[in-house]
Amino acid sequence: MLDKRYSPKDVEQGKYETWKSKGYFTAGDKSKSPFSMVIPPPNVTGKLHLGHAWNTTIQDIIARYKKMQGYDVLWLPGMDHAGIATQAKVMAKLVSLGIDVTKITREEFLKYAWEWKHEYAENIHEQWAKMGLMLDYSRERFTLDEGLNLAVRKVFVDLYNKGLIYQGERIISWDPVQQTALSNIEVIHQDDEGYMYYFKYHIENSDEYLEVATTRPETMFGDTCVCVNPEDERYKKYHGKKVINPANGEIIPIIPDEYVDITFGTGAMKCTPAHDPNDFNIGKKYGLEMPTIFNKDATMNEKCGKYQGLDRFVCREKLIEDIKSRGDFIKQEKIIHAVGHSQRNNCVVEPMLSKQWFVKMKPLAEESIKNQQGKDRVNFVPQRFENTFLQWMNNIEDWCISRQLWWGHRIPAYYHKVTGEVVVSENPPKDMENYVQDNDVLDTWFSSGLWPFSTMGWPEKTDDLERYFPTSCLVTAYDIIFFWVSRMIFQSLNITHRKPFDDVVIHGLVRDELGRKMSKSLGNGVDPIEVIDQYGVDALRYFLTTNSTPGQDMRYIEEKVQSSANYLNKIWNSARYVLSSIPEGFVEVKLSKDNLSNLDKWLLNRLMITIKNVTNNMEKYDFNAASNHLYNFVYDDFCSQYLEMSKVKLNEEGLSRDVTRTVLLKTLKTIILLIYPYTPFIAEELYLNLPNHLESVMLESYPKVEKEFLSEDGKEEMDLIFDIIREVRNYKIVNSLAPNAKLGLSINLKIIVSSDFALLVKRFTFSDFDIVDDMSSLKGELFTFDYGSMMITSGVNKDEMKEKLEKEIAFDKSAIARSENMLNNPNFIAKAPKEKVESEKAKLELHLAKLKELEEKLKNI
RNA sequence: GGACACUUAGUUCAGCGGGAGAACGCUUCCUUCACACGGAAGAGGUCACAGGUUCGAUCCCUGUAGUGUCCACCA
Repeated sequence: MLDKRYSPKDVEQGKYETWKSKGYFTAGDKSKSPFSMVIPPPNVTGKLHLGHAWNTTIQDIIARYKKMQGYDVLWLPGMDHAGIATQAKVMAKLVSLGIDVTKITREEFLKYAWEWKHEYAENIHEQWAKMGLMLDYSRERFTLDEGLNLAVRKVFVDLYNKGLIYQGERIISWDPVQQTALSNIEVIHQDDEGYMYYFKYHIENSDEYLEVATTRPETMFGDTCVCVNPEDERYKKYHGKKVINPANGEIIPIIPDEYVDITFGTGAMKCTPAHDPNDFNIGKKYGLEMPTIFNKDATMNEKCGKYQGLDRFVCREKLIEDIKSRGDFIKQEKIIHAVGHSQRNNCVVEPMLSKQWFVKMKPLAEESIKNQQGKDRVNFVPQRFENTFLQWMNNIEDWCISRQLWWGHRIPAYYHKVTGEVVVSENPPKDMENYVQDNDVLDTWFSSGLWPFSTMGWPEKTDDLERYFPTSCLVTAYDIIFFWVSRMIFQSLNITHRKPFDDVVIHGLVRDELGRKMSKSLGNGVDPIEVIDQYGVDALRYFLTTNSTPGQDMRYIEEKVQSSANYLNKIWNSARYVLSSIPEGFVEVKLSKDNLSNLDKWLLNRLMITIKNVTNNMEKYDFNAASNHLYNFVYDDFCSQYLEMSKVKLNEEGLSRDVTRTVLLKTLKTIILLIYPYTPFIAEELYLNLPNHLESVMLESYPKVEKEFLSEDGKEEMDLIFDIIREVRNYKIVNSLAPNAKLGLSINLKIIVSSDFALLVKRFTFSDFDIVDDMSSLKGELFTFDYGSMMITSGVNKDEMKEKLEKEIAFDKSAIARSENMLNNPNFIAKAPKEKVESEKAKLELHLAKLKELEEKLKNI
């Protein structure tokens, strides 16, 4: 027997281990059609947060739902080595342990990093288990494991040979804290307060000067010219002349170039080819020198004279002071401008000329864009995110993939010690003693981009690859579309010539109650484990997947988790009621039109409609809408109506009682199966308490609409009964009568009712009643319904009655006016659909008849 | 500077070309034998604003305002 109260802790106890050990999570049943997903691999840097909980619960719902539908479901787990993030954390840990990280070797560091990985992988496994995820651990992968490394090498060499990977000197974003290059999207532009400084660049051999503005005076040491627009009348006279760089006294040319915007600033622009992408282009165009002026940690280098060794921002201040003292400083203005920060550590990123490896993106992007126009396109859910993807693809720049780190896939390029010749190859050259391997590793996203097929064993032609790739579906948040989704798409198309997944389901971000992003600095993060401890994992899962529409953000609101737990308790108790009403050894009745009461038919019809609505929305990945249909059915149709009324039927002897019991069981089981993908633990617990259950709810099939029960038979009678009960209850409240007060009732029927009619009306109105053909001679309060009318003949309060009648008359009149307006509009008659016109006419008739009736009654009070 | 989203009940959010919905909160009543983590009843909304399309707009279109997010090298 179930406890009176649903206790998540007891319910969750041991179930996950059982499912896992029974092999329910393991894919491979070849008698079924495959359905596959790969998990977005979490970073091995820390605990999972609510965003992960949301993301994985969505996938788990899909996996469990598809499994119930009879698919061979593979949900492949794994983790990401997360190069920069992990290396930074491991380094920080080593520093805190007192280890001198400047002396550490690559091999030593990697040893520590792997230890770190194993430790954090354990945490992640525990959290996955707590969340109840149906992951096939037999296929778990890590982005840095042996097989994936092989895939990465192969892809690198392949792209290199196709000319899609090249090494080049370009301006990249440099993270001076991590001392590595970054790709464009790893740089966050934020509006910072800064200054625009104006300096005098004196014309050589002249008293005149150009006024030049900059936000980064320290880069003046790298200036190789000053540019003006060739059409700028102010400066035409200076074409061909030279200026003196006020930072270092160097003489540099004035170059006219149309890149310069006449209207912006002073119209004279200093040009620093090694530290600005636009300046770099100009430098290339005119064959200028491109001196780099920073060290790797963004201190000033030997080109900066006495400023050498200073931090870039300290140098900035000192230099300004010095220029001021020479009289070449004009002014400074406070401005807000976009400054690039490292996504990982928020330091100010420095654009720097550097030799790096790049992926040539244009051809890959074109391939992806073209694919979206064909039949084999990736289906974005919701669709608008396809625009986000395409827009990025259309404006893409080459991807800098080398990172000056240790933790990652080392670039398979080898340099000849003498000749410097570059060999790019999956394996080291035979005479490796003459070569050194490139020190850099690849951007983490390079390996994650291969995830959907590298995890399946590619480049080997494995059974899994054959069977489960392309995957069916990928679930991720919108903030990761550029980083990951797009890269999987172009890598997959280029390498396997197939899309990586059929559907990509995009969800939003979890925010706090005030709508702010959860972050460490705000301290507003919520630990999913704490929520689980308090409310249970099922409540958390239900909350996460039913409180937002696809693609929208969600706020974490604790009361809503509570409310989810209440719902589960409601289901729990309805199950308790049903099970307690079933005697030991009960044999279910075969349900048919002949033995079902109108009440049963009504309920089963509602149940079938619910199955249909839930399934339709599950198919659209709209778990919020799906759950709402079930929720309303559980509360309104099942608990409030059927379950209460079943109490009357259960008191009867014989077939009717067993039919009721059977309907109760059938409905309960369906509810359990429909809620199961959302809340597997409570579903399993309740399921195992059902008579004639299988070994686990995980072996059940998803409920299907049974057409024989999809029928409106009996609906009219039930509607009438519900109307009567509602009005009687209402009447008692309005008149301050006890809920069980006995009233005198007369009822006029427009339909033929069953024997249950009297039973149910009596039980829920606590009153006897007469069936009458004509109520015109009676005195009392009249209620008109679709399928009959009712008069309360005793306990009548005339004032209340009058007020109520007047209210109803007013409502009716407005309804009539509305209908007449529409029907008197010739355009409506001519242009609206026929059914619409007909139904409007019918409505008008109905309201007119009712109005007449009501006015009659009002006179008679 | 572009792009996308959002603006609906006190709050958080659904929804929709033909009389506005849920949850939570609030008010009144009820410890009746599944559940007080409950039940019954109820109050509460010019659906941001202005135009347009339409027989009819909260819904579609355009614009405006506000909010948020993403993208973008203007010195």
